[in-house]
Amino acid sequence: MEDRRALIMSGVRTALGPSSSEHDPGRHPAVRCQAVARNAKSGCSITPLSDFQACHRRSRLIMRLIRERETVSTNASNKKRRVTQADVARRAGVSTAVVSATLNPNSATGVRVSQDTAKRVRAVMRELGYTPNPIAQSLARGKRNILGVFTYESVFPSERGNFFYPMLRGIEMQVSGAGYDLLLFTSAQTAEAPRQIFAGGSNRLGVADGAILLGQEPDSSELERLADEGFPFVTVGRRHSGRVELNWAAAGYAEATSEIVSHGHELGHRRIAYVGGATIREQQQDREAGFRSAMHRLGLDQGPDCCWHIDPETLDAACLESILSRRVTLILAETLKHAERLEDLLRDKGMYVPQDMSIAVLGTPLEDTKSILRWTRFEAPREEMGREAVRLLLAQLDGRLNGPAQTTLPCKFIPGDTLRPVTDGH
Amino acid sequence: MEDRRALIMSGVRTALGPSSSEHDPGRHPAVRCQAVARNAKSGCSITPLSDFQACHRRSRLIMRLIRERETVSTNASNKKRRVTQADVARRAGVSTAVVSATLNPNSATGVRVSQDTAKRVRAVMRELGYTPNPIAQSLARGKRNILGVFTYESVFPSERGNFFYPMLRGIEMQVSGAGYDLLLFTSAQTAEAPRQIFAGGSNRLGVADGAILLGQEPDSSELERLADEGFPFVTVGRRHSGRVELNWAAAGYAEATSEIVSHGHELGHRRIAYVGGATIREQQQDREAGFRSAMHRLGLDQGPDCCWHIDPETLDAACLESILSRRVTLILAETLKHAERLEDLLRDKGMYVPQDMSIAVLGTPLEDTKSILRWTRFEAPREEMGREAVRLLLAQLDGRLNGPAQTTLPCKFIPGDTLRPVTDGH
DNA sequence: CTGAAAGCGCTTACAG
DNA sequence: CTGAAAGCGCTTACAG
Repeated sequence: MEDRRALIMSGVRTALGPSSSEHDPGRHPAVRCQAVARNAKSGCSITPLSDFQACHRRSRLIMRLIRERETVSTNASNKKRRVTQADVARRAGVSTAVVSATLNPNSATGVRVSQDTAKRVRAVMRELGYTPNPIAQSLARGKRNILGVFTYESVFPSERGNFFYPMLRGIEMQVSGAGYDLLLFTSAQTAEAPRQIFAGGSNRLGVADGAILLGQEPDSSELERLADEGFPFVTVGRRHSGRVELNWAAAGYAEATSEIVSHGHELGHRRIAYVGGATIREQQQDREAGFRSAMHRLGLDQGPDCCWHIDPETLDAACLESILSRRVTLILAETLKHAERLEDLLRDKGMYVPQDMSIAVLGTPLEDTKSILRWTRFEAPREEMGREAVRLLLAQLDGRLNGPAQTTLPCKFIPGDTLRPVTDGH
Repeated sequence: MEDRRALIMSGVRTALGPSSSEHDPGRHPAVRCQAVARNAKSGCSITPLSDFQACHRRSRLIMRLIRERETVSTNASNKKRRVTQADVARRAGVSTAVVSATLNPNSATGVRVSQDTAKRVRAVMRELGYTPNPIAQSLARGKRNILGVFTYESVFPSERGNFFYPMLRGIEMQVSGAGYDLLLFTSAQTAEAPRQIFAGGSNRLGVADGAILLGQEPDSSELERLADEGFPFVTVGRRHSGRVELNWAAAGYAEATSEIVSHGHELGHRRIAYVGGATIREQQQDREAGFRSAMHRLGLDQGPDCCWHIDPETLDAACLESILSRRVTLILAETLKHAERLEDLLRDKGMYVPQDMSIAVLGTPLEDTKSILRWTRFEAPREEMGREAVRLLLAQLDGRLNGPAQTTLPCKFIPGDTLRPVTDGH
């Protein structure tokens, strides 16, 4: 015992012992034919095989005969060939239809199997170690019971903290029990480049009944092509295409931003600025639209140039000056990075958050769990978005849904400490 | 624009617009037959169809004829039926073999397709929107290009901090580029009970070419049954079966524990205790074996009862007394919880870590990232274990590996602050 | 209740 | 270089 352990301990890489398992990679007729030929030569010929290599026509019959012999004579010692339904049927003295019906008693087929027969069939299945081939089932049924999850970036990107994690968790929660497995398309990876759905012409997504797409696509035309194919899919996050209607489960960034503006208004803020990144996708559009519509509703319109589009790294003192020159008292920062950058710049001028300036963040990062805590902000319902995406996809697959399905889920407001009331005049 | 946005904002659940996509769930002959019948009645009959419903024999031929008509006449307007290789072949005026060869130019088949033909075929594929059915490819090839990932618990368990995350990350890293997708078996979930591989007789793992198993199985007989079937799989973490040889990529808990004992010895510790949980699996066995073998090697043997097996919740003052009565100066705690519990009990006696007692933890939890920092400990190479498991599995699938493959990977020692030198006599 | 057979949509030797 | 056909391992109407 001690020795055995020591052996395992010492070797960093050990491959020991004789082969005990053998995988059957599904050989093809000709391959099998050769195996049979060898077999036949080694003594168990059941028909003249002198010119076996040439008798292409006859080989199939011979194969069948030999296969039947094999099934009877060598029980489980010859593990080369996969045990099929036909083997079970033969041995149980029934047709494959009965075996299939035993396996799927609830199927709508007319076949009813008697208790006794079913028992016998099940016994043979155990005896032969039969397991149905799910791939063949999928092909025959036209249904795979697989839901795809596609991400353009890595599914498990960083060391800790994964943007997709909450969504994946929601997806798993909702899909679990619905009888679907989850396929992550890792094969679509092309070296360093972002993944593509239609890499090399063939769409791997097709292994799944439908798919959920996470993360931002570099090229929105892929979504349109996917929709054109009639492949059912749902994106997590709103996506827009001028050409096709897309399905999504999104966060209500517009409403949430609107709400923060209202909140600021109640606290006395009248001059409010929006500072977002240079990249503008659906998400950013929604935030800004929510901002503008709330400003309009509250009669706080300040013309078109109350919104700044600039990445945090580029945000400089000049930029801050232009904001301050408008006598702004509340800044809505798209990201924590924007907020922190603004705070740094303000500090350089001797101004502090929230005493001299209120700032709210329009989201909650997943990575920086500590720094975000003090900020007034909202949080997207990431887990619920994953769940809802699954719901929409399953509804589509069930035929419960005809048109495009688009769900907007409310974000959660988190008061934080960086949005303070202002007295008139400030 | 503003209005449109407002519409999206207001509705929490909106399903709008007409149906634009249609999924073909692979209908069966009879179903299709009915659709065809309807079609035929609506004007495009090409053969007397008065008693169509009854002509079971004839229907198949008719179907074929109508189908061919469809393919020619209605281009893409009738999206009901999936575009197949046969459709492409027909329209391009070639055989399906040529289409297949165009798709797989590198296959070892004798078929060579001329440049021109290939071009024409590809054009037709685009025109018809053809995408190969990966399920059918899998069945025909006998290879799925899917690696399964099975966990007995949820793959994405807790809100934040996921025990499996680093392993999944390693798995994705290694599998990416190898041309495999990753299938998470979420369907195996049975309500609240732990998942089972052989739930309901059929083994869903079979959709994959092979699988990686994560987490502790409640029932080790499932592993043996899986091995009996000849299904290729690798566990992350050492697993032992008396009956079959298993494949695993494990952490070197024995070596790491051994190393900590040696380290303690160098710092002057002579009386060392091991405190582990009541549950003893391979992991715990390895730690304890490493402890015992190091103690033996260093001539520190203290008889059989220098190891305590007790869960942290049950660990009480009496237990601590029995440890202290042996004049122990260093305790190896299996988990952080053990260590913290011991520290609490020591504090009750006015003793402090590490001044009055050194403690090392035999692992690093993933959840409690802050509290663990000060402890002397080691860390399992979780990510590398995932990668190695994939390597072993792929090697098996390639046939590069015959026997069972067992890899032990070294843990990383982290000095921390809770293991201090002792002067003689202490 | 059961058998024979077609079909799911591909791939692949084999014969031209 | 290409076509006709078998096979992968199932499911499912249909005829007994």
